[in-house]
Amino acid sequence: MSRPKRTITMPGQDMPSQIKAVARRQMAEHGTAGIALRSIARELGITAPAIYNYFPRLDDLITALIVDAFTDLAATMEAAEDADPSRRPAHRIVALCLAYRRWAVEHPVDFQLIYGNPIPGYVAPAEITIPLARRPFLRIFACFLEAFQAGELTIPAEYQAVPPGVAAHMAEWKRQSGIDMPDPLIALLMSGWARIHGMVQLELFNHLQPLVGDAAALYRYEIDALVQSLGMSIAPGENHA
Amino acid sequence: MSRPKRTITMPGQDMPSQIKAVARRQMAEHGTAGIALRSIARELGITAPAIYNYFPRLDDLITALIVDAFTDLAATMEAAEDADPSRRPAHRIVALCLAYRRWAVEHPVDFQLIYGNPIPGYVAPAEITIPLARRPFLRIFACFLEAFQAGELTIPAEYQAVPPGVAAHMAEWKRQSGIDMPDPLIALLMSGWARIHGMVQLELFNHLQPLVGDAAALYRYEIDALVQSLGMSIAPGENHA
DNA sequence: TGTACATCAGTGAACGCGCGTTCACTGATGTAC
DNA sequence: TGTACATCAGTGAACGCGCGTTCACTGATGTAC
Repeated sequence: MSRPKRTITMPGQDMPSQIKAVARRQMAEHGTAGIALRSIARELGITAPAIYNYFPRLDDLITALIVDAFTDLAATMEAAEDADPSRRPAHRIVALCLAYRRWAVEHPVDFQLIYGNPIPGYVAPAEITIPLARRPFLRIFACFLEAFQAGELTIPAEYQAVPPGVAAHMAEWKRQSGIDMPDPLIALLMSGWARIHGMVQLELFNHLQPLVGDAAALYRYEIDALVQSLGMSIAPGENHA
Repeated sequence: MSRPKRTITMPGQDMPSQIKAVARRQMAEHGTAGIALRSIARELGITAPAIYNYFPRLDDLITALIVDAFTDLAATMEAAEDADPSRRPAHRIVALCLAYRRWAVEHPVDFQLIYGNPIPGYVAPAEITIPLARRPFLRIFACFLEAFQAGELTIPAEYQAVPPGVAAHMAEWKRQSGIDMPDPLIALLMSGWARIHGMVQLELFNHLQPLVGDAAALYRYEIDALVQSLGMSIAPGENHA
């Protein structure tokens, strides 16, 4: 008859984690723009003002969710690369790309949160967000560079001529980050990222399935083609464990 | 002192067009999920129930906006292809791809509406949406097929082996649509779409700019590389007007 | 062991707001005779 | 030319709802002496 007066919190988790967990669940239902403090509080069995003890503003909660998402994506990709026994750059690149898609498919709302439509009125704090957004790709950068230096990766002829404006900007970036690599290699990375990102994006919103059915298989085929187009073999390595 | 009692409609436009125009403007401000009948009515100087005379439900307004967006994208791409004087498939493909990005950059919210996060609670009527979504790509299909049949397009070796599951689905699609073309060519189209879509998506949400600066130049470079990787030349044609 | 105090997560009421949808209605316009 | 009627875009009130944020507060817990 009477509503429960005390919270129905889960014992094993601290409050901020519980709040974020419920927020993620509700985003899945109402979209990334549909996060609402009152609704989260209701589901947790507490009142809305209680949440202000942990997240001073709604925006802070969103930022925390974005931080978690980028971190989880990066950790998933890194773990996938580390789990590859061959240690060959081509295989590690494939592992990283496959992990990118798998994470997106398993966490579609987190993917929308970090790569999809912006949340109206929310402004991400750049000093937090930009380094975070970079982390998932540092390993792919490293693989490309390693493969290139080992002579395993050949830059296709059609990617040799990086536009001057783009090259100028890359020079600035190289100076600031301390990472030095040929311009076409950086451009190739951007192109590769766009390819896997586009595939994932189209799959998530069901644009591929009507025509190809098995989007996972098409993705794998695309990754293999990408690696092969760089002159790298994806055949099982001889130093396989 | 007193609020205007009569509508402040624009004489040159019919009501549904005005409602859609205001809805588009407000989506730019509040996101695709932020369309609100009351807010639209307020801006038009009418009351909310008046909108029901034109759009029986909010969902019908959203559907109308989606129809307009797909139609406009397709028309823009078709016009760009038609405007190419050389009539060579490679040039027409470049024109279509450039138009895809240009439209997205000029209509970012419409692009989000048709290719971005779904609007929570809204379900698009499939019988309207699916044929519409196909139209922008029929011309690219035709260019690819024409180039292939003329021997101008070479399918790269790494794209030859289409996965069996995907091929099976494509067979069904070919049967239904009456369009017949080699499986690798269809897969190549999907791959190409993913590439340009990924680039546009990343540019729209500012993921490329920190590193490359001029996203438009990078896009042009990517399109040129794509066409060249198919063995097609993008040099000016001899039959140029 | 007992008392006084500080801490602080959470409450409940309130503020002012916007939302989609329904309903009976008004009042201008056009049409039939 | 004049009257009766139908049409229909738009009104205004109402329904019941949810929202973020503020504020003074309560009441359990831990700590200092």
